[in-house]
Amino acid sequence: MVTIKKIAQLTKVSIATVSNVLNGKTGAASEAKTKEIIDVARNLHYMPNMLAKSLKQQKTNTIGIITEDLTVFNTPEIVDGIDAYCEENEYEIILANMRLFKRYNNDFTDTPRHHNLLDAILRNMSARQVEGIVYVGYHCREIAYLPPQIRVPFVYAYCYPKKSTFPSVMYDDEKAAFDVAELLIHNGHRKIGVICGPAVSYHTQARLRGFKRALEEHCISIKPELVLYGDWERQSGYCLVGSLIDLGVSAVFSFNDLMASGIYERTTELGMQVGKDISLFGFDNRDISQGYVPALSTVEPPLHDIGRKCAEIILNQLKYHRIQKKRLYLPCTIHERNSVCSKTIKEVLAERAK
Amino acid sequence: MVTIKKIAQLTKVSIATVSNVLNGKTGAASEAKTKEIIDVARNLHYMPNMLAKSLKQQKTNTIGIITEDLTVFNTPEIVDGIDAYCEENEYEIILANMRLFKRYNNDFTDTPRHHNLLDAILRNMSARQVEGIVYVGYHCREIAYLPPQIRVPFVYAYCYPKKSTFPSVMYDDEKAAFDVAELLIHNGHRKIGVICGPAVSYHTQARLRGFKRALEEHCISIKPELVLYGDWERQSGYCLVGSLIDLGVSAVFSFNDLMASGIYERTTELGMQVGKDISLFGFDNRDISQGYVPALSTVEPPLHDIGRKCAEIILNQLKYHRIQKKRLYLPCTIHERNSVCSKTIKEVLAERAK
DNA sequence: CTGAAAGCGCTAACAG
DNA sequence: CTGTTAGCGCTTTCAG
Repeated sequence: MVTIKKIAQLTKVSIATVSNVLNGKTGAASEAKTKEIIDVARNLHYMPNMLAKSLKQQKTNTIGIITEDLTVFNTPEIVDGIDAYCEENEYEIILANMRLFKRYNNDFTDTPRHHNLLDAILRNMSARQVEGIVYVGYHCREIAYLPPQIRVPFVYAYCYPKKSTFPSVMYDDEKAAFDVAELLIHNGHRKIGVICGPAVSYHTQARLRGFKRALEEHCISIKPELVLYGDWERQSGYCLVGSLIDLGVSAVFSFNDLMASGIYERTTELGMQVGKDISLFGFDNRDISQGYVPALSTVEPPLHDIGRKCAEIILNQLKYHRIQKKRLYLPCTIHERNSVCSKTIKEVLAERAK
Repeated sequence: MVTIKKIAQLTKVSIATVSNVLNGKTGAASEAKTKEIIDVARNLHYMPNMLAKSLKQQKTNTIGIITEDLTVFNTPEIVDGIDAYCEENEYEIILANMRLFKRYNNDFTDTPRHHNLLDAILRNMSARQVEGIVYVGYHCREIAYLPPQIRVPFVYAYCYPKKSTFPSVMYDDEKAAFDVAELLIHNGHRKIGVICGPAVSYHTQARLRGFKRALEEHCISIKPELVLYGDWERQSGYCLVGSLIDLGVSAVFSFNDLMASGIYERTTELGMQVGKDISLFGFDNRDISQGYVPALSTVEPPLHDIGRKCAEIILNQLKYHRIQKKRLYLPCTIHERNSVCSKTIKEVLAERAK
């Protein structure tokens, strides 16, 4: 390994001078010496040792990312956003993946094992002197367990802490659902079915709030029987949509694209065409939502921006001591494709009667 | 920050003793002192500084992962595999994401910008004293640009270097395609259409090789007009399948699930049902392949295992100096679902004639 | 303009 | 059993 010491020997100056020259301090050495030092360093492929530098300067330019599960579809894009912001600001990233799905078969939320695992990761990152930590949840929910005696900026992405001692960045489920509902209403739909996720889910609750508010603002009464609860899986869309159709809805808002795919299947079986006989809206903008026939209108969560924002919060706190502890809600993007038709319920029923 | 120095002062021993005790060296101090030191350390939440430790020991227990694009669907699972293996062996991960797609709009392969970016990342990782590096491509292809003067184990995942100076881990495209073809043949199919990716693609070539070999082994002639070249996108499946149908194929092997989704669309338009009137096989096992109607039979690449294997190669070299420079091909898993029917071409044609 | 010296937090050889 | 010492590679006063 080539160090400044060796370069100092070769160029017959002190290590201090080499250090100064290599760090671009002007006037650290005569022009000739400066050139010589730089040349020798280049020829020997000198590479500064960040460990030593960081140790000395008490600064690592590194933040840690803890992902609950990197293989869950939304996580990579969030990590990508964090990474992008960090790169622009010359920060490095250490990654720790909890692999909660594979590890605990999706049955883990706030168990002792989860806590222990998290504690171990936290200790590790702390030992590696990260300057901040982003915790990336795999779905929005309240996290009861707070990191104990954390001494660096900590921010939650895609989930939020019980007490708002730490900031968190999510997206605006409520607003997105409100917008979808309005869009459906503007297209003439009055009887709109909803297939939610589980009732306990944060997403379900927030989206339902937005959805109901839109109906209220348009003086449309909300029928409880039109609000059904699935489990986010394809199958539940398939099973549940039938009763909505029986009740005569002209549009269905599925709270994710996966359940929407089940709806495509069921409607096809029933001889109905999405986008013609029934309108459909999804959520998530999964990469295949464009591949359905017809392409599914859906909501794209601002995953990349969530990541960027988290990194920004950390770095702001680090650089400018600008502290913020609030929950942030970033806006979603709505993609209108071909799964929504503008038909009133009357027209639909009339056609169905034929 | 609490250091061993402070603990040494408080417990009135030397830092060496504290270090020994905290590292579990038996007989480093009397039982009483040992207990006292451990207690004090715990109470003050002492956390060893890995920078100092690594600097001293010339060992970081860290490997670097360079991803071409973390948001491309197969990458996270590979990273997950690397991470899993590293965690089991107490190694940490530094992540650098090149973001090639977003950055260069997918027009970047082996450009000078790509090289410069890679060089910068490599220098950085080297400065951070990583002990090995995994380079994760976003699709299998030959990488012409080799990392210059790399001094640590380096392995390619999901791509391979021009000269085999470095090991690489991929999956066995050829074998997978062979198996799919055999499966189709066993189900009575004799006239099988293929929708490949671009002809220059490694995947296309390898899969085509496997496919043709299977047909040859079963003495089925290969008609060039049944082999069409798409561009991996949905649209090309949609556009190309028509001519295969016109030529009377009873099954189509689409070289990815995305193009298969276009085939679903087109066949539906033509009043044909996948899995009944025509058989279909995909590739990739994208998360939505189960969501098609009927569910798509497809090939799952061993992404997680590729990641694990890469980490294993690195750590083996590190620990046991077990060096290997070969290209490794891991086996894929075939998922038989409902998009394949067992019908001979005669039966299909007979039905179509009706 | 240049260098000596101290020290970041830790480990490890060696001496007592 | 315990402590002294040297030093990992680097930065940073401070003195010449």
